[in-house]
Amino acid sequence: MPLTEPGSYKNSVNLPQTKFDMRANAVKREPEIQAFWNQQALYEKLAGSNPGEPFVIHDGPPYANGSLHVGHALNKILKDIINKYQLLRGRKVQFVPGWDCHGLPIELKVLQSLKPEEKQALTPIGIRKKAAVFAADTIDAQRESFKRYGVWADWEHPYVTMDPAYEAAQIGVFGEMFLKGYIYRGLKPVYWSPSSRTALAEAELEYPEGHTSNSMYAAFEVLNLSPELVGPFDPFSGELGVAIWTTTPWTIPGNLAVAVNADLVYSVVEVGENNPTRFKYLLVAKDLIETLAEKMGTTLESKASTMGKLLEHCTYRNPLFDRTSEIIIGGDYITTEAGTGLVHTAPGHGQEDYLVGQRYGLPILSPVDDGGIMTEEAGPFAGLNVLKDANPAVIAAMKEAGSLIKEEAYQHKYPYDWRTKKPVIFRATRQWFASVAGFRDGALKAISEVTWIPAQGENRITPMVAERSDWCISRQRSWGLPIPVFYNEATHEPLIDADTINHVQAIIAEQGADAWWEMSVAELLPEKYRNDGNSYRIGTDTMDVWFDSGSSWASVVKARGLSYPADLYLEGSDQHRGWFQSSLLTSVAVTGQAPYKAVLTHGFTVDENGRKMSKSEGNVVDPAIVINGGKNQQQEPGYGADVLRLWVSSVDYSNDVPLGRNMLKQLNDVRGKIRNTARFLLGNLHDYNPATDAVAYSDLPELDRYMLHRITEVFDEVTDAFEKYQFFRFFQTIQNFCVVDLSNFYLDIAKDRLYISRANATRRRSCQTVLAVALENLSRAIAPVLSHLAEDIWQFLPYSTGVTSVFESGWVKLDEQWRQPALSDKWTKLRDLRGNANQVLEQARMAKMIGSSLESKLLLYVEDAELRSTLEQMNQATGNQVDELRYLFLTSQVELLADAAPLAELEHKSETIGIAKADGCKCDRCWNYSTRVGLSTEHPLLCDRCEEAVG
RNA sequence: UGGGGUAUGGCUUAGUGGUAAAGCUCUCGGCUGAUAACCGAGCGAUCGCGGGUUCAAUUCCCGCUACCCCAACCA
Repeated sequence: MPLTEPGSYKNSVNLPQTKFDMRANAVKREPEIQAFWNQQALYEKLAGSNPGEPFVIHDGPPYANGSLHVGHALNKILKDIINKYQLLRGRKVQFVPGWDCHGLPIELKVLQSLKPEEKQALTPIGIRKKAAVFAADTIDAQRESFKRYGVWADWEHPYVTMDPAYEAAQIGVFGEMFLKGYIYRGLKPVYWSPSSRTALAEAELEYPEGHTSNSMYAAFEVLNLSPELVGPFDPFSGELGVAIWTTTPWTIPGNLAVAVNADLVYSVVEVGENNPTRFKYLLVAKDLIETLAEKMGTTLESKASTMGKLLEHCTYRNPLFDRTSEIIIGGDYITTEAGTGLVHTAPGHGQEDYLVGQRYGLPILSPVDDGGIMTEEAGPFAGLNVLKDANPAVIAAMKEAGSLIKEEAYQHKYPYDWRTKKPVIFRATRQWFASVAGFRDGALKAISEVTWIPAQGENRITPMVAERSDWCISRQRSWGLPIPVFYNEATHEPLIDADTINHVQAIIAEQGADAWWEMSVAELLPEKYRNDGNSYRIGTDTMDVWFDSGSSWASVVKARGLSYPADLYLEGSDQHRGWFQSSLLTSVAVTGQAPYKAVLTHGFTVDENGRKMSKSEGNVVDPAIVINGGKNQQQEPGYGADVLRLWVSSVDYSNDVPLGRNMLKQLNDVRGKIRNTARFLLGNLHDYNPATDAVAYSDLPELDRYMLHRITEVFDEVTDAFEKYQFFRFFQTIQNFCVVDLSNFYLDIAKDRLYISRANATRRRSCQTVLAVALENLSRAIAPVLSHLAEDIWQFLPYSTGVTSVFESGWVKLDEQWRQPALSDKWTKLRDLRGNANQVLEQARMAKMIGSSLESKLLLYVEDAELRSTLEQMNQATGNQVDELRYLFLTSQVELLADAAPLAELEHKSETIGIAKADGCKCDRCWNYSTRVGLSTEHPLLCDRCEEAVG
């Protein structure tokens, strides 16, 4: 019974079969895949049993405060991509995630949550208990977020800086530094935050726009001139004042000198009308006379001049305190860019002032208390707040003394406490310091031995370390690791040595740092000091949190037996001044080497317009919403972690990394394209078993061998991209491979082979052989980035691979014999020709002459003899049913022309290609046109090819 | 204020001293045996702005602008 009903042969075609879903359905599917990984304990298994060397990225600890933002996601996903790549390459990856727990922000949050009366009753230990709970809760929440990103790590055993073992190791780092003489106690001006009542590190400051200071020009009466100037300046005696300028009038009580630049020229000027001061003459830098006259609204007539160095040892009187001080020589920091060229110097309130004061043996006067209130030493100003009423009071007093020249609002950058957002002051207090000077050379040498990626990182951190001053490591807060020091009650001398440190370290190792506040002094002291006739109290300072995280190379990398130095530190570029530096300094101080072999940095996330993300701009992207979707699922669909991860791979993170809705949508499309390509491959392998059906390389058609060559090119490129941490190259290459090489070219051609041939035909099996290679390697290659998709694909492979997870399958597998550059040359030409043919086919299609390209016959004239010969070989009646022009062009017939003349008669054509209607009728099964359709009595609707395949 | 970095079509990335490349997006068309998929074609960039060097500059030099990061003792 002949089949004459069109469509009857649909069931005889080998269509793709797979249960692998076209849609990612990531919100639901990803957690299932993660559960599978957990259940298989894959990370633990591979980290333990992989054959290669250990590989350690040492995690920079995020602060256990608040929820994760997209910057956290960028950082941790980058680490995970590298770790997974190394796992696939067979390395024993050991990734211990960390959290930074101590510090003011958490302490403030705890305090803010309390009622006033509760605050009153709170002891240090009370704050600590609450802060620890807060940090632990935050860690739990952040850990769940990181896990949802698909990040692999030893999540059950993270490092947390409040862990007793961590704290004890940190005490060990401190102790070794102390015993090497790198830790000292000093009275120095430090950044002091009255609002937090603590000293701050440079890394804890910010310089917001728009700070306005109440600046003041003032004059101090000159008393005695230096010997060199007695003669020349005598005429001005008794009527001369030195003009100074300050943006912080409240520091006048601390004034102990006026500094000049030895190499500048200074002039005595006579003040004209409207003189606001009681001085007829003022001393000012020559270059600033005009500026000052303008500000004063008067004339200043130069009467005499001198070099700055001759001014040294002139004396003047502080008008507010009746104190006599000297003019001294400062340094190059004194310029004529602003002010008067004579610098008010208060060694207790400024870094330069302190240094120059040391040279002249000046005392350190800092009549300000912890809260920023003037002390008794400030005489009439006692009780005033330096950031509020002290400035106007000083200015008023100066005015009354006839010393005020001018008061002026001055806008400049001024340091603020980055947590309380309040201004800080410079104030001398007793603090503990790490002497960077003691190991600076070693640090610089260590820096030069580290691999910095990108290389500019070295240029960045080198001057920071070369120029930084000693590191103030003490803080006057409760939530931190104590500085393990005792003070003699009678003499106030500190007590600290190897014995006290070891004793305290042992206690903390067992009971945690709370013991410092909970145990008696006697218990905390080692035996030999308990009854030595003195009585001691504990120090209440805690350590700078940068010392906490900076010690992690010891408390984590070394303590857990990971490879030290670590293979890689990977953080945002801001950490050049933060963690990279604090880790380096402590490590060099103790061990003499850097804690890392390489440092990789990434930029900051910005929005799609390149602007910084900020809540007030409303351009913040929340990673949780990217994954699970927002309230409005239309506008903010849940893309899953893979799209977030794909984003990380797609951008050049050495720069700013943009992210926004539009990008996410496009990235989702890319993920979809990769997924669907994989789905097609899976579907067409449903009846394929590589063990029995694979075709030997030597038996493969040339097209397939070309494709295998192309696969070596693609995956070489991808491998190189991972090796060089240039993941955007992976992204571009994989996308291009899926779209251009597979979908548009090889797979489009493959359909005829896969669907139409007999199931076991060589032209079908050879194609499947290539598909399986492509699919398995695609899964491996995307696994570090699109981890969930890769695993999803692997689980749907229709044949046994011998491993349960893609992550156990190793990195991409390429056979050396596949590399055939000559094939690439030839097939690149053929693909170009195919592109030309498509353009002409499109002409015919637009004109409605054809719909499907199979409705046409392609006429082709090629001038190039070599190529023409190639094409002739590919257009024989006895071809291998693969390397044939009709299949390359997806037309039913191809006719090679001896010359271009016949093309002239055709309606749709180019110089060398023309389109005609295909000969014969459409075969109901393969949809190709053929003159053989209708010749079979049994299958009148089929062409000869299909008749054979069906029969 | 100083230092560093970046600036190529709507998006992400290539690239070169000689009239700019890929993928995605978008538009139009086809297919209906990858179908909320697939195929084809097309639109689309004065390579941030202004100078200079050169026969020729997106690519080299200078200046400017914008954005990002860092630094800073402006007493």
